[in-house]
Formats: sequence, structure tokens, C-alpha cells
Amino acid sequence: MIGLRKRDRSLSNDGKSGSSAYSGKRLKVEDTRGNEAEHRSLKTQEIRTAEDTEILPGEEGLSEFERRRLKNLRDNAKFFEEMGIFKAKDAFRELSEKPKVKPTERGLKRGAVKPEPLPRRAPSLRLQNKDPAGEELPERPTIFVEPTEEHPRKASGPLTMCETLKNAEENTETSHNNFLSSLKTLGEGKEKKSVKVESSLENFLKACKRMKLHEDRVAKVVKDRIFSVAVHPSETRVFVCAGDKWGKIGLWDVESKEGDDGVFLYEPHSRPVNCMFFDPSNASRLYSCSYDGTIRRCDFNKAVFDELYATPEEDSNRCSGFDFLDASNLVVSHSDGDVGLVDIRTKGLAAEHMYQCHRKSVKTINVHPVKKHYFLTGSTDGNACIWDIRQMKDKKPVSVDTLPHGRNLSSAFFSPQTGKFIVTCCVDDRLRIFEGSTPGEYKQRCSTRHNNHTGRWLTPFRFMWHPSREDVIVTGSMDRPRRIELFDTSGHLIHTFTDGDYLGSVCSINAFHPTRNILVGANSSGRLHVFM
DNA sequence: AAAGCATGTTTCC
DNA sequence: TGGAAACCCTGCTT
Repeated sequence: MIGLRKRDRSLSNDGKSGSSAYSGKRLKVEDTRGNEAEHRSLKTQEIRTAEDTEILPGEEGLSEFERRRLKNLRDNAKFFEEMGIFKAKDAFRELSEKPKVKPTERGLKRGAVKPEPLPRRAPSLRLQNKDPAGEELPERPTIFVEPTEEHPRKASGPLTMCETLKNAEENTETSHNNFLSSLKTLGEGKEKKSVKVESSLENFLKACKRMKLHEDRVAKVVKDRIFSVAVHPSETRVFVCAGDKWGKIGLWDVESKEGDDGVFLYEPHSRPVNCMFFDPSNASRLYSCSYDGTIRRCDFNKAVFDELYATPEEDSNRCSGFDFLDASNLVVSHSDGDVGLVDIRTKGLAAEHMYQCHRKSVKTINVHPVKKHYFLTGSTDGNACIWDIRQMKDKKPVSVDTLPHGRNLSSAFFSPQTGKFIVTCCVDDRLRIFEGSTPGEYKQRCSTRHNNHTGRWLTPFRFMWHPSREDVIVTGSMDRPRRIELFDTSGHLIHTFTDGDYLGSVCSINAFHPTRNILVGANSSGRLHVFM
């Protein structure tokens, strides 16, 4: 961007300001890295051939050199015109013009985070520089400070919502108590029990056209980049949450004014919160999983973040995702390619089983919605694999289906009702949909180009299904003006959500409400956008 | 194997 | 006010 802008400026100088009579030639010289001697010889040559310069009206009295200079300006302008430079420049300016979307000041206020020293877990043997037997190891050279040392894992065991609260305001106490009381009623709300929304795609898209953003529906909900987002299934309240880079979870009661415009911020983790879900069988429980190697469950009735799972070492095997096998068992994916089985009823925090499923990091893990013994993993080793939990005897199991992609995957998910479709997000800039009736038989159905090049600062895209539709996939987009896109199972773009006033950034992570027409988009600076 | 590069938004000055 | 700096644990290329 900086480079392009500089080039743009130099073009306008050459075309208009007349800072150089030889701009046309000079471009060539610049291309050969500014050879000064060559430049000078060109100059003298041109002055010598200036004798045939015609004297135009208004140029009387000007020196031959000046006339030649003006002619060069005209020639250059004509040349650029013919090349379409000016048109291209205007088009470029139009494209690169930043939308005038002012970042919202709603939600968390700027300023210092309330320093709340939490008790930290005893450092691991590795961090104490001891071998597994507890013997002191030789001093290691410290080349750089590891992030875990600056952001150590939180103390093991339950953390209360009060002790992890991070809102900056002074007078949050009463406000927070009100919020905690309101959380208790959130889970009690009369929920439609698994009522399938069976409206046609056409009707759904009509409803999408009516969904709008509004000033009150954009807020800063966490401090940093958002890695995960969840929508509460409440039929009456609009309640959304975001997990950020430094282990914070922001809860936003969208239509409330308590705290910072309805936002309360907690820090139950210490590293990116990659994956968050409400318990499908109990809407007052929010599960979260983090690169700090732990899974916690926030219980709104107890106002506590319980710890359900922890890897033995805090940074060697980061948790990247999880899903529910049944009410008490989870599958957990890790950054070293392992998949763990966790029984959350047991007292211990370790996994029951750990399998080496991939050679590289597993990005997403997803249980088949009907045949619960199958789960799907998407990995940076370039494969999406389906595994059968009943056949996993060895430490190194064999997948029952492998969908190879040339390159790194950032997500792979079964369609949420039947599991008949799989959508994958790959860094080769493709959205792929696979179709199959049973694992082992999935075949690619279509592949659509989609710019997934989010780069280093933005959270990579994840193609997410509408949680109760087989025909709608939602994703962020790099296109301008900034937008959130919907695709169907043929890989066709079927809708884009935009807003000239309130959506001005890339929403990498998005989630639909299961039954209501509510869509939340999360950007890489902690802001949530609620279309409804 | 190690280093370099690219990408976008916000905040600060 | 515009422009620079900060963010930074990702994946690719040299």
C-alpha cells in the first residue's frame, strides 16, 4: 500500500507539475536504477534536437529550452492519456479510497485495563529448566522472551467472573452485579427446542436483505484481534461473545446499557481464544478453548469459569479447537497435530486418549452432526480427514476419508443438519465443497475462487455454516467495500452484507443465530458487528 | 535453516 | 490533520 501510494504520487508529478522536462525518458532511466550519466547525456541530446520546436501562440518570447520543455509536457500528457494512465489512476484512487467508516466508540472504552493480579499456576518443570525427574538442567541461552513467559497460563482450577473482570471503569461493581443477575435469566429463557427453520433459501435471502447494521450494533467487545465468536441461542435477547488474542472473552448484551454499553470483559485465558460454543444442551454454559492449552466452561449461574481440560505443558501443545461428541465427551484438536478425547465428568484435567492424527497443526475439528462417531479435522498439512472414533485403537490412527488440498487448510466443517456436505477454506484461495453420503465416499462437488489472503495481521477466514441450514455458508471477505458473504452449496455467492456507515473493516470470523435472523461479524481489532 | 516479506486497522503524535 | 508506528506465533519464498 505504501509502495503503491508513492508510485501514484510520482506519476502525478511527472504528468502535471512539470518538475522535469524529461519525465518520459526519465521513467526509462529510473527503470534502469537511475544512472546519472545516462540521464545527463539524454538531456544534452534533447536540447540539441529542440531546433524544430514550433513556436505556438502564447509561447513567444520563451527560450527554446522553455518551449521544448512545454512541448515535452504536452507530449508526455498525451502519451499518458493514450496509455490510459489517468483513467487507471482515477480507478485506482476510487478502489483504494478508504471508506469513511469511523470506528465505533461504543463498547469498551480506551484507557488502562484494571490491573488485576491473578494467582498463577506453578511454573512447569520445563519452565523451571528441570528434566522430568525434577533434576536441574544446564542453563539455556535465552535468545528471545517466549510469549508464555509474558502471558503465563492462569492459575489452574475455577476462576470467578469477578476476579477475571477487566472493564476499565471505576464504578463497575454494581453494574457488574446487575449484569451477573441478568446472565442467570439468559439461560432460563424459553427456547425453541430444536425447531428446524425450514424456510426456503429464497425466503431466507429475502430476510437477509432486510438485515441491517446500526450504530448501536457495533461495539468494541475485546481489546485485541478476535479469534472466535459465538451467538447465544436466546429467542428474546441479543447476546454475543468474542474471544481475543490475549485470552480475553467479551460478553455483549447488545440491547443493554450496563457497563460499557452492555459489554463486560473477562480474562480467563492467557493466549488466543480459538473456539467458543454455547453448550447445545444448556444455554447458560459457554465453552472456550485457548492456545494456552486449556478448555474452560463459563457457567452463568455460578459466575465461574471452570477448567475442564489442560495440556501438561503450557505452550508445547496448544488447543486449537474442540467439539462435543456427546454431553460429556469432547474431541480437542492441538497445534502439534494431535487430537484428544476428553471426558469432562472426570476430576482430572488430562485427556483420556491422545491420537497423532496429523503431521502439522489441526486448525478445526468438527463432529458429524448425525453419525456422532465420525469427526472431521482440517490441518496445515493440507488434508481434511474424517476419523472414526470406534476404529481408533493406535496412537497413530488411520483416517476413514482423506480430502487432499494442495496447501494449508484454515477450516473444514460438516454441514450442520445431515453432514452430507463439507466446506473447506484453503490458502490456495479456494472455497471447496465436498459431498458424500458416508465417510470414505466424499467427492469434491465444486471449487470457487475466494481471496483468503488475510496476511499476518488479520485472523484467517473460516468458512462457517449457518448453524441450522444446509444451504448457507458465511465468510468474511477482502473485497471493498468491506463485506460479509454468503455462499450456497454450489459455490455461488448468494448474498453480501455491507454497510457504508458502520462496516469498514474485514470481518474474518462470523456466526449466525441458530433460529433468528441475526448475524455477527468479528474484525481483527476487537469489534463485533450485529446485522439483524 | 534462517531470514524476509506481505497483508489491514487502529491509535498515536 | 495526515502519516507513521504498532500489531506480530502465519504461510510462503528466497
